[in-house]
Amino acid sequence: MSEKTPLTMAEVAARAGVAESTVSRALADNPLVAEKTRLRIQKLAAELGYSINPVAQSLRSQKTRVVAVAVPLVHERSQPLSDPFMMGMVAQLADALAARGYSMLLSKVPVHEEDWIGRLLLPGRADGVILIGQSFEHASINAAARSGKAVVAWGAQLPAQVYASVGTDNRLGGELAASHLLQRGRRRIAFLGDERLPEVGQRYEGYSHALRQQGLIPDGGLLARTHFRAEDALDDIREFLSAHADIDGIVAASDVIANSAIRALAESGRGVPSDVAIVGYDDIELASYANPPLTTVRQDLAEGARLLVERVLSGETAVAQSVAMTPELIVRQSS
Amino acid sequence: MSEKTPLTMAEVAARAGVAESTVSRALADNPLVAEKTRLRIQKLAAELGYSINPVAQSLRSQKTRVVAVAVPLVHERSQPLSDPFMMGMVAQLADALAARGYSMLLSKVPVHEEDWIGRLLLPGRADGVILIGQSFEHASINAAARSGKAVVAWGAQLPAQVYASVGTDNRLGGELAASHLLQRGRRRIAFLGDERLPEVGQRYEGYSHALRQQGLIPDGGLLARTHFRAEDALDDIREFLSAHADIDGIVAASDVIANSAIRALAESGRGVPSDVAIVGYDDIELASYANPPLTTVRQDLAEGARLLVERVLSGETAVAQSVAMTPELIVRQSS
DNA sequence: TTGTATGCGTTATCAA
DNA sequence: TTGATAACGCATACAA
Repeated sequence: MSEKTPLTMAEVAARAGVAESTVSRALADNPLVAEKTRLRIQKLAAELGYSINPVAQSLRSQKTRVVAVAVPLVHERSQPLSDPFMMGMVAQLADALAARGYSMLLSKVPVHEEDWIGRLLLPGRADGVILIGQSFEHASINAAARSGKAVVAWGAQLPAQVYASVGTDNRLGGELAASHLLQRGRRRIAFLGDERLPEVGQRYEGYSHALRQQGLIPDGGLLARTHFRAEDALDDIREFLSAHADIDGIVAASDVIANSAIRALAESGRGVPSDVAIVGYDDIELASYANPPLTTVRQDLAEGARLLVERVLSGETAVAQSVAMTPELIVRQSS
Repeated sequence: MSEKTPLTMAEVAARAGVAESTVSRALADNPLVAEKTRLRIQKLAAELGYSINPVAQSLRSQKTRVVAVAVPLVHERSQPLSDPFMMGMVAQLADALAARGYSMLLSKVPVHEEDWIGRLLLPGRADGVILIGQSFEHASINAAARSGKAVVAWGAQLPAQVYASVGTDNRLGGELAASHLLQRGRRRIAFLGDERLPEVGQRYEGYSHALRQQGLIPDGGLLARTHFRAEDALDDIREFLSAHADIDGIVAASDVIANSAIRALAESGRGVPSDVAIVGYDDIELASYANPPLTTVRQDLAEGARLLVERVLSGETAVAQSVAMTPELIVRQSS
């Protein structure tokens, strides 16, 4: 209850009757210090409720034990931090970092600012950076990686990539989604998403590939560049649907987009999956409790977060460490 | 592209031909330093791409410019960090803190650990703590506040409270929800949520009050203690519905719960709102794109985040600074 | 108005 | 095996 002035290592040393350096070594489990002394000091520190001041430790060791998690924001209408997928990823990263004794510095970075990655890695800010998504910033991430920064990204592996990326095989994911709809007998299948984004582009490729496998020719007119935010996507989809009343299937670049599609279809009196079958992407929580529950392509975010953290902390951030996990089709009632 | 050794203030001082202290003052806009000198140094620092090492600054000033945002976790099945409401709040807090030049240290805290609040405020960790929700920890938050910690919480104002809380008027919110359903002619209205949690308890009071105003007697049997997680809630609600087939309205303690209710009702062949009208709580993004879109009680999280940050940074964290914002009923198609 | 000197709490180097 | 000391990069009291 009372305001106690914070303990310093010096005070612990005084109480223990040893030098400060001995306390430092004892608490770091340094084998130089005698087992007996070490245990005695650790016990005392615990009793006193002492713990090392992280700021002083960081200044001295030049390590922060902090990892910056950054969500690149291209502009107002891009996928915001509050996007369910982003948030799911943030939560998983928070867990994975905590498991290794690291803290998470969460920032939205306006990528139009110069050297936005470097700023996150200022000495004393963070030991590494995890980017959620490459957005349109492949070049600047590469530049940061070349200058020796510990940067990894969730996303696609791209041509001429220098940094490590962790993600799922988006091409396969797109193919799984489209093949599933084809098997369900759908033939006029639209793709909803901005294919200029690396991951979405690869999903679109997979989608196109699946169509061609069936002897169908992908129709560019069935590609709708929707925004990522639910409301914006809804507007985009309404417009698209009014111009393409004949579609019977949808591959969406995210579950959020898929859900907006369900809603737009409902507004226009079309049933899901009776009139139009839909496959989403991500398998966020929303997917399972959408109405109808969404068939979707699952990405294992917990594993992805673990791999990202492992790489950024070990410094193994070269492109060779990239991973493309295998996505999984989860069939529910929307198809 | 090349690995440049990080600049220090000493090097900037050398290049500027002044003492380190002058650089320090210039960058801090300290009026002691001549306008001309100040501008010259600031310009030089910008050109060199220098910025202050936060760790050293923190050690020296004993301020971290970090605020810990903590999500109390009671047990496995309590509202997790990935909960949409939690994440929405986290996103708003990230913005509000960034606007004041602060970073956010995000942690899930297992509240069964002793002195969990104190640990977050260790010297060098954070200058203050914002708790998202009081959970069942009212007493320990009070204890921390009494010992002079800068602690504020999102949530309800409770009896014998010492710390400042910011939230909405939950009693009014519950009343708005129930009154709305009553106006729609519903009479058998269930309440879904764990009323032992402070905020939910107050919403339940408001709900009960509204029923009594209409001459109805709140039926304890219509209170279902559901979990917060969508899947768990779904199980709870299925069970509840099978025992209470006659309800015609639902007030849910969160939009997530409301959405699970929509799903459970759909499974049992009941329509929303035709058979059962539903009102959610929070107005998370999910609410607007649920099927049908949810009528709900909106809490202004952006404003709430701003108020929380303002209080924790100014140190005005006494209970007198508590705020209960006015919630707003958003009518959509679920009622 | 600017410069000098000291210390924030820790860890690493060196000496004992 | 332990202790004394210097340094990490910055901000401030004090001197000039």
